[in-house]
Amino acid sequence: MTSENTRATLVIENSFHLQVKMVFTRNRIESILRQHGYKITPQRRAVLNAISLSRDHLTPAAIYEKIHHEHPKVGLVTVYRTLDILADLGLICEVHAGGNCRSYLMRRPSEHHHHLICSDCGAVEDFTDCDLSKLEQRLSRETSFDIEGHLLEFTGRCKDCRNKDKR
Amino acid sequence: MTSENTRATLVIENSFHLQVKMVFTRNRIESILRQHGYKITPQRRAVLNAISLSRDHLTPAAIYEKIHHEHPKVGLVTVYRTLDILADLGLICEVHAGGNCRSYLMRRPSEHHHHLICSDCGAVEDFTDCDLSKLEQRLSRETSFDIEGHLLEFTGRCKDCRNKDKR
DNA sequence: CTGACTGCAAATAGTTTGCATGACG
DNA sequence: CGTCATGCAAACTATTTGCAGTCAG
Repeated sequence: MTSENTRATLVIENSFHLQVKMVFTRNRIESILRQHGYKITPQRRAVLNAISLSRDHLTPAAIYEKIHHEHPKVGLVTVYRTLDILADLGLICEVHAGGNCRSYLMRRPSEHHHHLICSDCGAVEDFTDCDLSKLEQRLSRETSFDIEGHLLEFTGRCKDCRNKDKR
Repeated sequence: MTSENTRATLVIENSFHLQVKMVFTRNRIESILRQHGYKITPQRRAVLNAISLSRDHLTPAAIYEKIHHEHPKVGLVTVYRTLDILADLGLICEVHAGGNCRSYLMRRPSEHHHHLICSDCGAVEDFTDCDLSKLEQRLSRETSFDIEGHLLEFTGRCKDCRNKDKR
């Protein structure tokens, strides 16, 4: 938790050109929170910690679970409230997993990015380069929409789950 | 309701190359339901009718509202159950509107398609040609994922809402 | 110190389920 | 006619809110 605290750069394994990096160190995040008038509490630290250490998307409930082992006093409500704040500040983002559409939450990569979601085990990988600019321009022209952003997700089955089947 | 019933092709206005068509006439849909052993009831007709006549995405509650005027006896539960069936058969699909991630439902266009969602008024336009095959191949290669499908949504502000601002 | 934060409990919203009645085919 | 569908009420799950006590700054 001490050396962890200085750097939160993660690189997803099993990917060659795909990397996820949290530009924000935890210190940076705390600084951003402070700048916006939010206080740094143990609870918020715990939530941040849980999210930044996980490479999977997490539901509020899952985050609560994780935290509860170490900090039994943190309530689910606080997790929700913290996630709200972090999302407002753009420090985390949501994953729209298919099907039941519950909103999952994930650590925030450095920049614009997308997800590859395993429909079987729910594993998530990220990628950043999507180059939709041409499509975006065309649609913008054709629909008179002022396009601000996009959501792109691929679904499929990850290596592990495919291997599982073969057995 | 009589002439309506034979053809349910809709073309979204204000779009040039973008068209949405329901290939399925209501009769066809009813036939598909029957084929799968489902019965055609007035309630299911009402739900289908509401969805096919609306060009917007609708929440289960919204559909219930619409129907309730004409058929006060249709319950919300039935709407949910009907939507489940229609989604299972692939006759309708979900829209993952940004933000609160409530699952909205929409009439099913003829084929694979995507959404352009106005972040202001919630208007939805569809488009079909996205050509992500190259990206998909690359990702597939790089991640060993067996990619099955994708979700692509653009968000922005529609013509009307942009004009609203100018005033 | 003091306003922001927290935990609890209760309220809300959205969706699902159990069951007796009703109606499609 | 038998089976599937419906409506109601109640159960559930996910999330939000009110409030009094607590704590970071």
